[in-house]
Amino acid sequence: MSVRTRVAPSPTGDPHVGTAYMALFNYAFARRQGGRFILRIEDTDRARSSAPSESAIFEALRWLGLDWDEGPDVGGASGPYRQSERRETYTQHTQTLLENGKAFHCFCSRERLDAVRRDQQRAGETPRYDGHCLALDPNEARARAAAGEEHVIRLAVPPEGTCEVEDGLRGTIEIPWQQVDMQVLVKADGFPTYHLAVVVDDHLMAISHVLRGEEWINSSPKHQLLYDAFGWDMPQHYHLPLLRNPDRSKLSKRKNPTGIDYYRRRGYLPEAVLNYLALMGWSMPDEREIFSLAEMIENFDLGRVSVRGPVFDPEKLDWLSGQHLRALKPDDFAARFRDWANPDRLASLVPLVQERTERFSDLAGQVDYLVGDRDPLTEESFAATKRPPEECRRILDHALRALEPVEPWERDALHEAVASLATAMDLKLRDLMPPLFLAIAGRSRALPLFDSMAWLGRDLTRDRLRTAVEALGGISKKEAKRFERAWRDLW
RNA sequence: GUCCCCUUCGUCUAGAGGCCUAGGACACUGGGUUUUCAUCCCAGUAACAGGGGUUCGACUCCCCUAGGGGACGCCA
Repeated sequence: MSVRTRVAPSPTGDPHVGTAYMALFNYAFARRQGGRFILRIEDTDRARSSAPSESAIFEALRWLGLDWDEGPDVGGASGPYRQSERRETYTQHTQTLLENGKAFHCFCSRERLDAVRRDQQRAGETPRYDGHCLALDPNEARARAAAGEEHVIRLAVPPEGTCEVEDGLRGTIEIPWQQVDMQVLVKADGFPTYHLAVVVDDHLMAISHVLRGEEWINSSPKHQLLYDAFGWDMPQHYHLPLLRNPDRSKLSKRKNPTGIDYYRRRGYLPEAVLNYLALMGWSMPDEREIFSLAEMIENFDLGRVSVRGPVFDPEKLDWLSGQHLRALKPDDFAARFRDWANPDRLASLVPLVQERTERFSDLAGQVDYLVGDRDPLTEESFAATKRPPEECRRILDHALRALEPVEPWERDALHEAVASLATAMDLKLRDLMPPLFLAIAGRSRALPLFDSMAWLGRDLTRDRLRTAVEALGGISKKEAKRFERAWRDLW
């Protein structure tokens, strides 16, 4: 059987390093085995999926050099590779499940489901569907659904016993069926959920090995149930560890820059990022730590994958980046730098700097904090704002929250978000600005704030605000609670 | 709360019962090379979560405890 692996990101938000991590391992395994690597877009959440996000994923993975053999943009024999274009297929398979009694119609209201969940939680049970609609007569249910009554389709789960799922890294995992929910397979809008789509697609696309995040272990019984219901062999599954924040929680943008683009913009070489990601949970047989993607492929072996959740350590990434950068031939270094500096992106700054310029030599000093890192901050840096550290922390904390939902990430939208924050905090916009200028530019005089934030992008902006908060002493647990409450009281 | 996963230096890891006086890397400290800085080189500090087994012998196998994480959505 030929090896086929896939990475299946959901096009929501900015491309995540976790996606790159999964893609890398799937890619390396497929390449090592002489197999094929497939990119599938899991866009069944129609409210959250977006085309720009999908393009950003293509772009980010291409930048890293993880090219796919089959995918939405390159085609392939098992397409389409966008789940939103495969509804026909899911509908057919859902029919099969309904006919075999492996799935059933459910007409329960969300209110009822909420109530059930609450009761179960109070009783100390695992919240799960109580099987209410399982008792319905299938023909009658089918008629109601056909008549247009709003419904979902759920997976029928054995009432008792234990499910044994195989994990290539951990061996057999036993999970009681009572822990497994009668998962919704088809939503009220007719779109499948992840669980249905992933099984149908992995099978139809002849995926032989699934390397995915550890967060999916508890869903495996559902998937196994579906494979059985269809009479299909299950691909071998390997649950890779989750990347972690320094406090060991799952890597999150609140505590760490998680966007692939963030690392690109900061000037890391893609080969350094891949090298670093490879070190998270995998090691070379000879323990060498600096290597290329080609060298990784040559030596890749699932037996050398470890299962401990690794903490993402920017310092080691920096060191590795330096190693790769310094190993470049001078000509290549120059070429790669030109590539990174990206004249088009720089050109967008011209309108901002031109009117503030008397000599070209002024330029570097104006855009330094945008093109490069801003100067490091200390608590003393904020003395100029004439506001105590706590007040600065609160402003930055609230700015972080206010900026979070801004979409698209553009000057006017950013301005508006901060202006409404000022109003809500009963401050003048100009009173709010000084700490923000310091956080973003590292000094109090700089190019216009919202243009700066727009140019930097979401991740870089968030990171600067966050590191500024740290420079101000950081937010204690107690303070976090206070800010949380203050924030809620604003609106 | 319930279930599942995990547990070697601060961090990433090597270690498949004796090769372990537990190795490497980042970070840190000290020293050297260098007109400065960085690089580079050398040295040092630093770990098998705890308790029971199994065994002639456990970092390695089993059990328990503790700690950490994840899942429990008409999100993926």
